[in-house]
Amino acid sequence: MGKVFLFLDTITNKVDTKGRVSLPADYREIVKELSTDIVCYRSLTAPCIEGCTENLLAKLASEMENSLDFFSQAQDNLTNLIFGDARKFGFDSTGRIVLTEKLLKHAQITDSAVFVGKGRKFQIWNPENWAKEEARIRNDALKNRPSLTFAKENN
Amino acid sequence: MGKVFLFLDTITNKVDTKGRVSLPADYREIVKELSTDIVCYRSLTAPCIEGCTENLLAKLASEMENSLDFFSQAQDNLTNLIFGDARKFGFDSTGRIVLTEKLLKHAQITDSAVFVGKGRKFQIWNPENWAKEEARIRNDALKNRPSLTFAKENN
DNA sequence: TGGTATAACATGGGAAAATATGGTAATCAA
DNA sequence: TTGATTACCATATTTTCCCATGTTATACCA
Repeated sequence: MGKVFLFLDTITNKVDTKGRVSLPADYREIVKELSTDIVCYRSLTAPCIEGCTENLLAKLASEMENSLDFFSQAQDNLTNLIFGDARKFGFDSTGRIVLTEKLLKHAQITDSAVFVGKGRKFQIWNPENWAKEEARIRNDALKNRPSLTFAKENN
Repeated sequence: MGKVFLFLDTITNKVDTKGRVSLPADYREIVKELSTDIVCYRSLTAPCIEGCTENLLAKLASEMENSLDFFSQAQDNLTNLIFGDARKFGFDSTGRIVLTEKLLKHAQITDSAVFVGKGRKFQIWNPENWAKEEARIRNDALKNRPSLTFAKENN
């Protein structure tokens, strides 16, 4: 198997008045190795920002082209939702990206942001919101261990 | 994987009295990198302008040649409509295209236009119309999360 | 093991470049 | 010539880039 790239760990960084925040060094390493870019968009299901590589999004675009026809309504809605919200975020020589007002507002982020690894994707949270979310997830996991295990191995 | 080209994000630009509007810089970058042109036509299904690269239309034309039975007669008619309606739009040194009266009228655009990325394609909307459309799509997505989730995780 | 040197990283601020947009001049067709 | 279209210039704003500094993590040596 080739080299493995996963967004891991949970890292808190400061957000300055320009919306700038350091992308964790490990994440930058993935971007460089894969010669891709980071893409971020508003999570559909949670008050957080979601990110992945542009490669992953391109893969999604290709699959949608192959599985749905050129004029389908379903494809129309999906592409608007996903690609219309997503945006590339290149980082400068010091490793920072500039988050947009739209994203910051959706995640209720002001002066501090938490990066949470999710494997192929990652999320960016307001610290307080993440603390609550993590507690909730851990609690659920204890109650539903079988289904959680199944879901985690299934990819 | 080679370099990736996707129309992303949602960007609002002004339209002046001549119909001039700046093509978002990221979109121009795609055109330059692929040495192609932007093609626009009236959307068949929504009150908006639809755009893509000339390359993509060429691909569509090729697919029709190579797999005649792949496309139904109905879709064949639709592609005729698109090719008949589509026109190339080159941008000037400052990055602006000039939208035609026909397109502007179809999309009810007057002094402001919203570019919405759709991956291989993009759309141009009247701002108010787009706000409504986006709300509708997001609402639908939340109701139909299973199919959306499947598409997003399926790679 | 403890301490120090070194490197990597995060962060604040300002300079430089890119972008959007209004206006004017040149070009072309009728 | 006249109206329309296209190309070009000017400027304000936004975004990006780069330098400087403080902080944290890592490596090295006594």
